[in-house]
Amino acid sequence: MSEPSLPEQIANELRRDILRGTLVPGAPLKERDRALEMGVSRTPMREAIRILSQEGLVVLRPARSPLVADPPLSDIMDHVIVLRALEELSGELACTNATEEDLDKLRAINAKFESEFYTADRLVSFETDMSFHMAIARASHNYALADTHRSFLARLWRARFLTSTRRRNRQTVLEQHAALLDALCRRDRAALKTAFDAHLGHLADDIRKVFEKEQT
Amino acid sequence: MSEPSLPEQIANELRRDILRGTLVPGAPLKERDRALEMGVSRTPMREAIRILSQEGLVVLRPARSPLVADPPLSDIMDHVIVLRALEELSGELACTNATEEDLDKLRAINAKFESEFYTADRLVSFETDMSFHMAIARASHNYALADTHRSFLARLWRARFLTSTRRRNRQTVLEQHAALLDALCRRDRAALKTAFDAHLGHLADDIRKVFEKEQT
DNA sequence: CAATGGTTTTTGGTATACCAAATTTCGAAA
DNA sequence: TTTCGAAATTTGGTATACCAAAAACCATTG
Repeated sequence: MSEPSLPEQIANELRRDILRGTLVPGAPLKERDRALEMGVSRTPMREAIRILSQEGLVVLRPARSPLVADPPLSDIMDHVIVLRALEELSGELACTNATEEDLDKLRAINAKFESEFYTADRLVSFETDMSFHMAIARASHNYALADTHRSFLARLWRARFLTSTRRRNRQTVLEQHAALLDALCRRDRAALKTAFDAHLGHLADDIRKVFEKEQT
Repeated sequence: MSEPSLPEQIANELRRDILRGTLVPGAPLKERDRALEMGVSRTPMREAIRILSQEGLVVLRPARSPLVADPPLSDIMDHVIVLRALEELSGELACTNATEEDLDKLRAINAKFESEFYTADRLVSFETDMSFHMAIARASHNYALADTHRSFLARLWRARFLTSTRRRNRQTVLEQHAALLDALCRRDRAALKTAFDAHLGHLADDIRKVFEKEQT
C-alpha cells in the first residue's frame, strides 16, 4: 500500500477544511501562511492548491491569492448535467462489462451505506455514498470515464454535502441506490438510465433548495 | 489580452515536441535537463509537466522521471467513447443554447478549415479542426462541459494527429464537418447526433488502422 | 474631509540549495 | 566469467532565498 504523497496529504486536509466549512467560500488561501501553519514549505503547499483547483474547490488567480471556490448555482447545475451524462454512459457500459466481483463490491458498499445510515456522521456516510457511485463507474471498465466521473463527483462534493443535511434526503438516496444496484444486477440498461435520471434529478432539486435557503 | 504564464508557455512547447514526435512516447522527461535546456528553472518546468500529465500526454511516476505517454489502443478507444458522449451532449445543448454569434463563429472556422485544406501543413490544419470541435462545445454554453471536452480532445491529440496523414481521411473530415454545421444551424438534434456518431466512428476506425500499421 | 500619489508591506512567481530515494557503476568474490 | 553488493551518481521532492507585481498604508494636497 503506497502512502499518499505530501502534496496529496495537504490537499486532503485542505479539502476537509473546505467541506466542513472551516475555510469559507471566497476566503483567500495564502500559501505562505497555510504552509507555515501546517509545518510544510510552500512548494508542496502550492502543489496541493493546484490539486484542489483541478477539483474545482479553489480558483486560481494570476499573481493573487487563490480563493476557496464559491460557484454560482448555474455552474453547479452545469456540472450536474455533465455528471448525468457520464453516469448514464457508465451504467450502459457497466451493464455489459461488469463482472460478478464488481457487483459483489457494489453490494458490499451498499450494505455498508445502509448500516451506516443511522449511526455515522455526515462526512463518513457521505464518503460511502461517493464510493458507491465511483464503483459503478469503475464497473464500466473504462478508466478514462471512471477518472472523469470521479473528478465531477469531487467538484460537486461540497454541493452534495450541503444537501445531505436532512435525514429525509438521505432516506431517498438509500432507495435510489437500491434501485441502481438492482437495475445493474439485472443488466437492465433502460431501468438503470431511469434510476440515474431520478437520482440526479433529485440531486438537482435539492441543490436548488439549499441555494434558495442560503439566499438570506 | 493576458499572456500565458511561464509554465503554460513551457507546456505548450513540450506539447508541440510530443505531438511532432521530437519527444517519442516512452521517453523520460528529466526535469532538470529540460529546464536547463529551455533556460528556465525547475519550478515552472515541474508545473508544466503537471499540466501535460493532466492532459494525459505524460505520465507521472512517484520518485521517478515522468514519461512521455504511450497509451495502448484500448485506452485510446475508451477516450473516444467518452468523447462521443461529451460531443453528443454538447450538440444537444448547443441546439437550444447556441446564439447566432456562436453559429457565425463556427461558419468562419469551417471556412478557414476548407481554405487551409490544400495549403496548410498538418499541424495548422489540425489545430483548426480542433477549434471547430471546441467551438461547438462552447456553443453549449456549459463551461464545465466545454472544459472537459477540451481535455479529451487534447488527450486524443496525438492519436488524431497520426490519423490525419492521409489526404483521403481529411476529405472525409471536411464533409463531416459540413454535416455537423448544417445540423446545428437547423437545430436538428437527431441529425447532429447522427453526424457525431459518423464522425467519431470514422475516427475510431482510422485510429485502429494506424495502430495495426504501426504494429511492425 | 476626500482624493491622490508615492512608499512600505504583503504575496505569488521563480531560482537555487539541500536531501533522500532510486539508479547506475564498478569492483570483489564465487 | 558471472553475480552480488557497496559506493558514487543521478534525479525527483522539499525547503529556502530572491524578485517583481499587487495591495495596503499613509501623508500630502486640493
